[in-house]
Amino acid sequence: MLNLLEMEQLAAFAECGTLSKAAEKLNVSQPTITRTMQHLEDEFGVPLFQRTKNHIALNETGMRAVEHAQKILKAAEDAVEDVRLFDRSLHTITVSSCAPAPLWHLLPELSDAFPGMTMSSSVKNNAAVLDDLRSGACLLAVLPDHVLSSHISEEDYCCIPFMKENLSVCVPPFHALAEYDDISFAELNGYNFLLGTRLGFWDEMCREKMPASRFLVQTDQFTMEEVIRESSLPCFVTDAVSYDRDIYRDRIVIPITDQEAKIIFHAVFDRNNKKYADVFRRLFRV
Amino acid sequence: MLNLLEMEQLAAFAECGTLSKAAEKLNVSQPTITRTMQHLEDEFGVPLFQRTKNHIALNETGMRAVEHAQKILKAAEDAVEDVRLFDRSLHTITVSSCAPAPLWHLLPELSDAFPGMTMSSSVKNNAAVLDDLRSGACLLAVLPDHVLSSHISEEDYCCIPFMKENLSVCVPPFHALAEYDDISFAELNGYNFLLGTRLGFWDEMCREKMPASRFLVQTDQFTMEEVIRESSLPCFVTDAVSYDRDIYRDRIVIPITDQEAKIIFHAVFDRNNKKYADVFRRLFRV
DNA sequence: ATTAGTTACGCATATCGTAACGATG
DNA sequence: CATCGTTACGATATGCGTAACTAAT
Repeated sequence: MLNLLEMEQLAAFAECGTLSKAAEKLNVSQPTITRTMQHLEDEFGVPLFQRTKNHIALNETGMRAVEHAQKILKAAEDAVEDVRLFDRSLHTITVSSCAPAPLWHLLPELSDAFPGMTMSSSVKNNAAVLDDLRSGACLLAVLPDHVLSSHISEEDYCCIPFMKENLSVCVPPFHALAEYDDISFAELNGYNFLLGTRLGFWDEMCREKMPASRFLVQTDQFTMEEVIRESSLPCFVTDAVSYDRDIYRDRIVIPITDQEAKIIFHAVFDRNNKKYADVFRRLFRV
Repeated sequence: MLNLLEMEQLAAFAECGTLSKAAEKLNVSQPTITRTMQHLEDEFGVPLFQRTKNHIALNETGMRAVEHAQKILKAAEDAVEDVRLFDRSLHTITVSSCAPAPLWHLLPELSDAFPGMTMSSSVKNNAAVLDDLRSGACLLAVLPDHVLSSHISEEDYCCIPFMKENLSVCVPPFHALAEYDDISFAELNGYNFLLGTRLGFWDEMCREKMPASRFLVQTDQFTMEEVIRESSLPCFVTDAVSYDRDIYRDRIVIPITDQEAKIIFHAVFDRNNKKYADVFRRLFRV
């Protein structure tokens, strides 16, 4: 029977052109390669090389054998890779969320519900979350109400509302906006805002609703908080974070009136997933 | 690195269900299989089995690994098979002919032209010969003139006429047909004939041209000759065999007048075959 | 008591590297 | 004479089978 180590040496020889180079590449002695090539000819039962006294090269048949060797080696590598990933998937709950806040609730609950399993979560925009759900890249998706009806079939997927989040702007008392009791995106459009990163669909929505505004993106949380404290630039908060935190103490929170600022997050998962559908249903108390 | 022998043992275990059965199947001791399964788990780096004290079974990951193992094993087997066939093809001139007679001329000439190579020839009906030519199953095809124009593109294939064969019927002197100087298929239609086997397109043609006739097929050459000698049943001969052979000495040969009985055989081969096209052209003196 | 799987031990063989050799440009 | 491939030889490692052990039915 063929031998993957020998296949590898054959492929290396094809790549390097001489036995010595191949030996060096694979950190074995050169006679080892000689022997392997002889053995391979035995295995295949046909000549694979053109030999002269001090030269050896693949013949036409040999090249054909090399192609097979490469294919088989790749299959073997892929097999290990795939089996490892599969094993990992058996011990991992993957969640793709359109916003960060739902994960703060969800991940601890999932950890309790699936003791011993790894949680793997990511925050993406709605389209990317939908892709993950459809491709199976995530077991559980978190999506806002307004994308469900248009993009998710109730037949295939179970959608359970489990959390609300309402967006507000947050300004210092002396700011021009501070006098509003509530406000709309239309009225906010044109102001510039501080904005965090990894906000999922919020990022996209803000840019759509306030196209005239500029968003001053802060990638570092500490920097963000310092700038909020020390500047009068408006920023966003939601009721998913505590308003009374230190940094917001001196600011005024103004709810946004648009429907799009009042999000109901849904947990979405494959109805037919035998392993998880029931547990998810129980988890969300339905 | 994975090992094909171990893959084979894994596949055998999957098939047999117990280590002992797998060991028996592969003619190795049972501890060998135990060790291999342990080693495989090391290789993959993840658990592949559910073990109790005296039972072992594949887990979900293990089944996945088995699928890969089977795929890889098949690829390895196919590789050897393919490389051997390829090597053989390098040393074999394959000819598919629509009739036996052209081969009598062709094969000796090819043997001379390609010393050291093996000749592999077969006689098939026209459609099968065309298939062989198109699929590359033969390097050289022998086909009658009338199929060329309709089925062969001059752009891709080189067609060279190299031999004629004319069909006659052959009857004893006292037979009803013996008075004809020549004769047509229409006139022959309804008579029953002795017929050999492996006649290529001749067989098909006879049955088409003389649908009312019955053909008494003789698979054995010796039997055929005895029946010709001892019966008055008509049979066929062509000018490619010597009429004056012993068995025909007492019979009368009547040429068939139809155009379809006067065949011009063409050698047909791939114009773009770098290795053989030129030699074939020279061989047929074009 | 039989069947299944794992572990331990010792031997046979396979495999590798070093060294010596032969050929070529 | 430097490079490349092959052959020979000895050390080591690998892999196998036998046998002994444990657990379960």
